[in-house]
Amino acid sequence: MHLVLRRVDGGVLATPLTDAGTAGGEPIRLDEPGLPAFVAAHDAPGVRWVWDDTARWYPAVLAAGGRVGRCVDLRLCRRILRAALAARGSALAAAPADALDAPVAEVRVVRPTQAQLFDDALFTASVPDDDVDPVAEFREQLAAVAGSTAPGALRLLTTAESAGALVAAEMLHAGLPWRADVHERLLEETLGPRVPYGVRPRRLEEIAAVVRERLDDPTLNPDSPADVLRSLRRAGLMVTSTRKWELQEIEHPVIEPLLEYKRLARLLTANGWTWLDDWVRDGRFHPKYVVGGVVTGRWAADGGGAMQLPKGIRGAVVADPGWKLVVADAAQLEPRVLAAMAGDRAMAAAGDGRDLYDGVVASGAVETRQQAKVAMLGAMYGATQGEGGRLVPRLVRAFPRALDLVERAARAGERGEPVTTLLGRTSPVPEASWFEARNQAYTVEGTPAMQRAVESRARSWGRFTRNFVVQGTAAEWALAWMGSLRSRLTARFPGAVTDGPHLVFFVHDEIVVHAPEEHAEWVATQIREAAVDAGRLLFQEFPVTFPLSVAVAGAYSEAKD
DNA sequence: GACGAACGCCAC
DNA sequence: AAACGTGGCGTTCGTC
Repeated sequence: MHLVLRRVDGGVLATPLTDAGTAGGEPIRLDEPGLPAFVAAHDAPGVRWVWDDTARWYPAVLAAGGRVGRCVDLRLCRRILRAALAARGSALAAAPADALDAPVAEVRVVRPTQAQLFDDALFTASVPDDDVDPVAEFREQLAAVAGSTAPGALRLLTTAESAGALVAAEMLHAGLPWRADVHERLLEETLGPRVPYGVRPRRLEEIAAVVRERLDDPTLNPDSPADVLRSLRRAGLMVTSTRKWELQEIEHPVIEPLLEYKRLARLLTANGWTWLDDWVRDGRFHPKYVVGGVVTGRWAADGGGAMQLPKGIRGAVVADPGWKLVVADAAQLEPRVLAAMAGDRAMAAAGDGRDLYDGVVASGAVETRQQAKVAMLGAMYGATQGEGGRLVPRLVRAFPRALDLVERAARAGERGEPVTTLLGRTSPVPEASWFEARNQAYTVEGTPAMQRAVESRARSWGRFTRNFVVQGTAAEWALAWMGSLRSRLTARFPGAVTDGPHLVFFVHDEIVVHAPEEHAEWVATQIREAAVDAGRLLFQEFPVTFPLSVAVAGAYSEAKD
């Protein structure tokens, strides 16, 4: 049973459809303010809410203390299906672009004034009618999946993506527990007392003075890379940039204070007082997750830099009194995913019940764990030089099936062909100029320089497609992991999201659940079982394991990497 | 003054 | 940890 929601004539129309997409009853009209109550009355295990965009419908339900079990996010599913190689013959793929293909309308987070809080009309009047008919769109999507060459995989992918949309909305709603006082203490201890924006904090000023003195450059602006580079070269240092790794190679009294300056300046600009003012309210950091925001299907975050939360400030992420954070991350997720999707039993066995890189060493392919890691990352990223480049051939001998999979993905990309993840998310192809340049380079007008440039671009695109299949399938595993966990948590705690254990953070292969202390161990078990679910959902009985490190902690920083 | 490229660092 | 994938974001600096 589906309930399709659409905004029309200043209200909401809910159209019941059967699972096959045929009419399932009389459409129901309701007012926008009545939506949360309607959802609460009609949500049930067999019900799937169909809407154009989870971010446009679900927040109001959550704000009212409600939630839904399942949904279809038409915008996200449309994007997947229109691009999918497996559904390329569908009417959906051939349809002209419409409002659902446009970038998501800017969702402005406006803090209402006290007066506006009591003015219901302000909210109801501001919601425009929907341009797209969601019933027709949903039917086209059903047909695209059913008529595809991989209906099972696409059904799983679109279901997982939609579940991800619910998780993202719920995490935005709940927020990540954030102790501003802890954060402020860290800033004061590191930078000195708070200063207004634009003023250099005391500690930074002191280090800047040391840097200027040691370079004998009293007017140096340490925040200007160009200025610093000029000054370093004037001091006789042979550097080409002011990057950290390059400076680290150099012996000079200025290097240590300069690196310290850069470290503190980064803290100030990225996660200083301004960040705290902008992003933390009422003890919560509310990052907006963008489901499928990365071309591979990974999530992105919009604002606040949630996906790059520096390790150094995770001490400010503290569970509420009586609550705990359950922090879990999947160990060596991408190589395990690669082993499974390639059906490489030797590589899967290397990771069975242990650190996968240790297993690679045990296989005799390389000598040290560090080598195993460098070689594996090199294989997935397309390393050709350095240690990675040298070690990859050893993996080819030890794990030919897995390495063949990424190699074939790279070759396809170099030819300009799309590649797909396990569940069928399909990579984009290069833009027209890529093909034009390639064709031109091999005509009579082509020069060796043009050919070199074209081949370089081809290899670059091959590295992208090589990584796409692994990173994208790992993202699918993570979606399945979170989806299963969400089901498990809601089954036992069906009330408002924040009343029971709930997801508060996600970064590619890591999740954090905020849970009442007495349920934390139960949650840890659910997270582990959800990982098993995800492995089965994607790879059935293939003998691959997805071990997690799971910690129950008071603060995020207490969980070991 | 607005805008965007370049730079550099953070995360996975 | 160089190059070898995916991103976000803040600052500086040049151009219009």
